Amino acid sequence: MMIDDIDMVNIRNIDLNLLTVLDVLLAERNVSRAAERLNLSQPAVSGALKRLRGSFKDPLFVRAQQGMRPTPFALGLIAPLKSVLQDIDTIFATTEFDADTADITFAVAATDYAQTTFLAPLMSSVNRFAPNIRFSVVSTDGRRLPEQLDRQEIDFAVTVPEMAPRGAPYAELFEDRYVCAIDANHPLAGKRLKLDQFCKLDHVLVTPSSDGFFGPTDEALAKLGRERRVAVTIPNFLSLPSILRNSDFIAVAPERVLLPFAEELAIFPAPLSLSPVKMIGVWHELSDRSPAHVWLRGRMTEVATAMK
DNA sequence: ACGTTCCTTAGGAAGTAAAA
DNA sequence: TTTTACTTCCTAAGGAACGT
Repeated sequence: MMIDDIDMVNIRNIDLNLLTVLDVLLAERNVSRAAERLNLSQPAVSGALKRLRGSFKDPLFVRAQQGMRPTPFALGLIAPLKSVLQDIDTIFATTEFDADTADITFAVAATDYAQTTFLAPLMSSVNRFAPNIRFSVVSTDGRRLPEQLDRQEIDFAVTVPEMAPRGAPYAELFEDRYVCAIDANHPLAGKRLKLDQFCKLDHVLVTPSSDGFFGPTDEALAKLGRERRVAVTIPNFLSLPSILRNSDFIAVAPERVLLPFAEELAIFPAPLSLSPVKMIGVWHELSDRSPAHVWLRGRMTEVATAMK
């Protein structure tokens, strides 16, 4: 066996394809059949075997009556070879994303507003493409958000730009405008509400953080030198329709969260100009290139586009 | 003796990496 | 950027082992 005329190959430069060839050769014990399985010509596999012989400094196979007989050294390589090829498969499996089989959980921080308006259609879309993906949704606290992202406790958050940690990658998702809602049977329902009347009513304010009775509406009013009385603050939108129903309360809230209740509530524009709510998706820089995240962000963009 | 099977070698094409 | 060297593939042909 001519193995001494082959340049010694630096083991670090070994072509990993050679290991695949060796693996198939050990299984087939026949160069022609191995070539067929590898989609190579028979001489190509013969050449690969020659290079393997040079790398291992062992004949690896000797010709036998039927095909090739592995040397004891080659037989000893079977187990470690299987193991290392398995590891290589794993490495590549985790760097690719296959929606059909992906079995992962995304942890998402979102307010109930973001949950009903955006996460609901997103989950339905994701579930169609990737039935094994799960979502773990947690409520957001703006103050904890940077820390949660940093510790990878959450994969992304759906929130307003003000809450996003500085420098974190994000994508604009959708906008919503503020409208007023009042009980459909209220005397002022359906009327064009004047600012004076608006300020005299008792207001319900939805604010995730219990930091007082001051929200964006109060800010806008203050700029006009006006103010209103916030009678109730609640931490989420779930109970808002119930509170407004059969009461004299009024609320200013994003339109998308109110529209499902258009029968019981009168929904109309606010008598003052309010900047719209901008919702964004935020994630950590470390996740930026993760194939699963990239895939999910693709679905997020689709859902957001459909909402426009 | 001859055909079949199957591995090796020879020589050229194509692609890539290093050197000029 | 061009030239050179190297690698690995291919097809074609050679050769050993074996059965008829």
